[in-house]
Amino acid sequence: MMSHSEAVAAPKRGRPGLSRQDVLDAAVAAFIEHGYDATSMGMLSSRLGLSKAAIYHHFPAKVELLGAALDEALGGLEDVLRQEGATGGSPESTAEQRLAFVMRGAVHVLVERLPYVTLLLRVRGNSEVERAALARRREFDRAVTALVIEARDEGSVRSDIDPSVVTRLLFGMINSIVEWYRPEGPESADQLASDVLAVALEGLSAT
Amino acid sequence: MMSHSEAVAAPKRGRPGLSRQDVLDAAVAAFIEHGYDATSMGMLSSRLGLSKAAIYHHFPAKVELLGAALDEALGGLEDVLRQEGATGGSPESTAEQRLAFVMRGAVHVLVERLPYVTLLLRVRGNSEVERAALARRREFDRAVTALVIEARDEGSVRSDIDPSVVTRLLFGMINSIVEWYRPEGPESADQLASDVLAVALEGLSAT
DNA sequence: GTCTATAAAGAGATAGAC
DNA sequence: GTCTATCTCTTTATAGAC
Repeated sequence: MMSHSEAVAAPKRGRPGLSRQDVLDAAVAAFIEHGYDATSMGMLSSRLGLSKAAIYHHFPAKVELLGAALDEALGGLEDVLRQEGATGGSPESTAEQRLAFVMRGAVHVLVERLPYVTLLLRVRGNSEVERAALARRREFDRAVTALVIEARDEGSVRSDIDPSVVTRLLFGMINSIVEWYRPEGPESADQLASDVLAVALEGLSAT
Repeated sequence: MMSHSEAVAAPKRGRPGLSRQDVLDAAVAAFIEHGYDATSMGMLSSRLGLSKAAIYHHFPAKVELLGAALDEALGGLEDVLRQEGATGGSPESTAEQRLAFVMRGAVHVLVERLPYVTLLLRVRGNSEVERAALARRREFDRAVTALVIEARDEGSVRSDIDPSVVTRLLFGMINSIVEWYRPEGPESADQLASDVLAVALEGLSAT
């Protein structure tokens, strides 16, 4: 979980100093509220109770805050694809099972890293950092589409609709969770993941 | 469709002047690319080949450009709810039919007013104009949720998942279309609407 | 690790000529 | 209907003291 080898981690004792993580979390919250570009270093410094200059001690530039946040989100999603349930570790697994595993995993990442993924989903490619993030996201989508094609060839996913349209609608539904899900609400991540899988696979018509 | 009573409409003949609509369309395209806040009047003037000052002849403030665009999107969606297919004009109609009508109508509005709706879906409430738009959007959502509840009570929509979660997932799927649909592509709006209805109602599992 | 002060550029908007 | 010029405020980032 620690992205640096050197110990920049905990707030030094006896000092009012904020940790790198404190700064990042406040920045991500502000980026979500106002958008990355519309968030000024001045707004961040007010929220943190620090001067603007102090923020530059933790991150060398505004864009590095965005980069760190996007990396958190993308790392989580890419990890899902690397897990056994997604790669077909047990040779008996069907593509449908692997697809369901990835969907469920994506919902969990989305909920557990909600602010980071929220930010990721708003990126439009207006800087190098954003374009790099979009490229990684496209790679994730490509892998899921491949899984949908496998499941269709296997006969478990409907074949009357283009697999990439299916993938996009599927993840459109999953990704939209960031717009309304709040962890403190009544629904757990597991319950939410089950609801999403049920609606996506069986539809919302009564059986 | 015309929001002013006086004729500010067509580009005056014999003048290089751009119409209000030309300016709005360029602005909306820029807002989508870079985000509203990150789009400067200078960027707009470059794209239009006009000076910054000239833009203020067409719109008195930057925020009015946003307001006009959001109104286009919201008006389209609200119109769907007012049509007979949505209100249950023929007394024989079921809630399921009315819900399907609204879904299909929403997809059409989304495709036909793609840039405006795209902008609407990115609004976060950071100004009075944005908060007013969000309020109208919430009212639309409320009406659809009511329709989902009716359909559930009627027995046509599954009752094991909370109606507002169903509505959110449903419109999460529909709204995500703005992220990838391009009118010049192979799929017509009608075909797209049918695909969305099929996936949403029947799910993506093979029957 | 945080501060004040400041530099240099760009923002939204207006005045007034043509 | 569009221009140039300008006002005032805010932006990201840096320098250097403590």
